[in-house]
Amino acid sequence: MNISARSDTAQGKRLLMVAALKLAADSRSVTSLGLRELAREAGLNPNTFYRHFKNIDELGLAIVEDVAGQLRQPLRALRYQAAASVSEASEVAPGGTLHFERGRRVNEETVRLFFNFVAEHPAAFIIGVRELHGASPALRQAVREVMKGFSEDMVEDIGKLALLPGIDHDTVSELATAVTRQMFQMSLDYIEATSDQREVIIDRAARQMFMLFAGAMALKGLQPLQAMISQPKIRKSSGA
Amino acid sequence: MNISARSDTAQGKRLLMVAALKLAADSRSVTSLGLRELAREAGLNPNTFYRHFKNIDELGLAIVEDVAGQLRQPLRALRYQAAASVSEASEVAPGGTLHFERGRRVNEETVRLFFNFVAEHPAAFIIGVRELHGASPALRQAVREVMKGFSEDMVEDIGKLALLPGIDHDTVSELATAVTRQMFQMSLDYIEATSDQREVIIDRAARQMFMLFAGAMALKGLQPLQAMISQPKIRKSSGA
DNA sequence: TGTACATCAGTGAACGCGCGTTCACTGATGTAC
DNA sequence: TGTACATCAGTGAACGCGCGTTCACTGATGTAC
Repeated sequence: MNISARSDTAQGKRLLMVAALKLAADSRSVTSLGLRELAREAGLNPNTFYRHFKNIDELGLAIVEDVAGQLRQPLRALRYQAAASVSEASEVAPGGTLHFERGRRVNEETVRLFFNFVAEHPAAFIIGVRELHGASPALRQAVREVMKGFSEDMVEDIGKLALLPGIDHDTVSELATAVTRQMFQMSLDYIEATSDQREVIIDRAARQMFMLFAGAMALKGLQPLQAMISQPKIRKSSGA
Repeated sequence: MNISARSDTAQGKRLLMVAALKLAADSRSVTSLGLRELAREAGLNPNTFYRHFKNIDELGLAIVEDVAGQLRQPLRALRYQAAASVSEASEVAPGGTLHFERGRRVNEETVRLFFNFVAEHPAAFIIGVRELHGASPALRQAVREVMKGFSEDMVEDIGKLALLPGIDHDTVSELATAVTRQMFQMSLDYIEATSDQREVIIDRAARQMFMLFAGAMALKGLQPLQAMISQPKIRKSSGA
C-alpha cells in the first residue's frame, strides 16, 4: 500500500510527459501523438509507456492535471500582485476617480503579468487551448474543468479585491468565464507574436477586459456610469 | 484551358470533402484523418484521393474555403434581418430610450439568429474552431483569414446599421474581432447543448456582447452612459 | 544482519495490421480535323 | 458526320514501413522474518 516509498521521482513517467508536452506544443495534438514517437523523444523503449499509462488519453489527462496544478496558484498570485502594486502607486490619483482608476490599473497590470506568465509557460497554454476543442472528449472535458477552476478563482479574487463593487455574483461569474476564455485565446496570439506586437496585444486585451467590466457596471440596473466614476459608495456593495 | 467544360460537378472531390467534413466534425481533427479512412467513408478507391489533392492539408484548405464561402453572406444577412425585425417592432418604444433599446434588441436578435444558423451547420463551426488552434499551420492561417473576413463584414455592417454611433473605427474593429472569436467559441457550446441550455447560452451571449458594446460607448472619452440612453444625437456620429 | 521473496520500471525481439504511395490499366468524355 | 487522339476520374494490386501491442526477461529496490 505504500506507493511512494520506492521512488519519489517516477522518472520514466516524467520523461514521457515532458516529451508529450514538447511534441504537442510544437505542432501536434496530444491525441495524435504516437506511442513510439513519444518513447523516441523520451529516450525510452516503446514498451515502457505501458508501465505508466494505459493509452495516450491517459497521458493527456495526466499532463493536463499536472500543468493545471502548476498554473493555478501563480495565476491567483498575479492578481494580488497587480492589486498591491497599483494601490501603492495610486496614492497620487485625485480623490474622485480613484475607484475607477484603480480598477483600470489593476486590470491592465493583471493582463500584463498574465502575458508575462504565458511567455514563461508557452507549452502549457498552447496545449490547453488546443485540447479545449480537440479530438478527445476526455481531454476536452478535463481542460474545461481546469478553466472553470481558474474562472472560479477569478470570481473569488474579484470579490476579495472589490474590483467590481455592486455587481451581483452571477454576473461576475459570467464575466470571469468570458474573460478566462478570451485571455486563453489571446495567450496564443501573444506566444506567436514578436515583442512589438506583444505590446499591442497587451493593450488590446486590457482595453477589452475593461470595456466588458465597464459595460457590466454601466448596465447594472441601467445606472449611469457616472456613479462608478465619482462615487466610492455604491448600493448593494458587498464590503471589502 | 477550358477547365469546367468536361464536368461541372467533380463528384469524387465533393464526396471526399463531404466525408472529411463528417469524420472531422464527429471527433477527429482534419489533419489526423487517414487517406484510406476518407476513401472508405466516401465509397471510393484510396487512390482516387490523389486525383484531386496532393495531401490532407490541401483537402483541409479546400474545405475551409468552401465552408467559408457558404457562410459569409448568410451571416451578414442575419444582421440586416435582425435590424429590420427590430425596427418594425420598436415603434412601440418610448422616444427617449429608442437608441439604446434598439441596440439591445438588434444585438439579441442577431445572437439568436446566429445560433440558429450554427445549429444548421454544426460541422462547419466545429471544424472551424478546432482548426483555428489545430495542428496544421496552413489550416490555422486559413481559418484565421476567414474569421478576419467575418469580422470585417461585421465592422461594415455595424457602420451601415449605425449600431455603435460615435465609436471610432479602430475600436469597432477591435470589438468585432473579439465578438467574432467569442461567438465562434460559444457556437460549440451551443451545438453540444440541450435545448434548455441553449436558451441560457443565447441569453448569456447576448448579454456579454451588449456589455462589451455598452462598455465601449461608456468609455468613449469617459462620456457617461446617460448620453447613450437619452440622446439620439451623438458627437462625431457618422450618419445613417 | 542476513536471506528469501515480491514488486516494478525498463528492455529487446517479434507479431500482424493498416497506412501512404506507386504502377499500370480502364472507360468515359472532349477535341481536332 | 466520322475517326483518331488527349484528358482525366476512378480502379485494383502491390510495396515497404512504422505502428500498437504482446511476451519473456532483467536488475534494482523494498519487505518479511
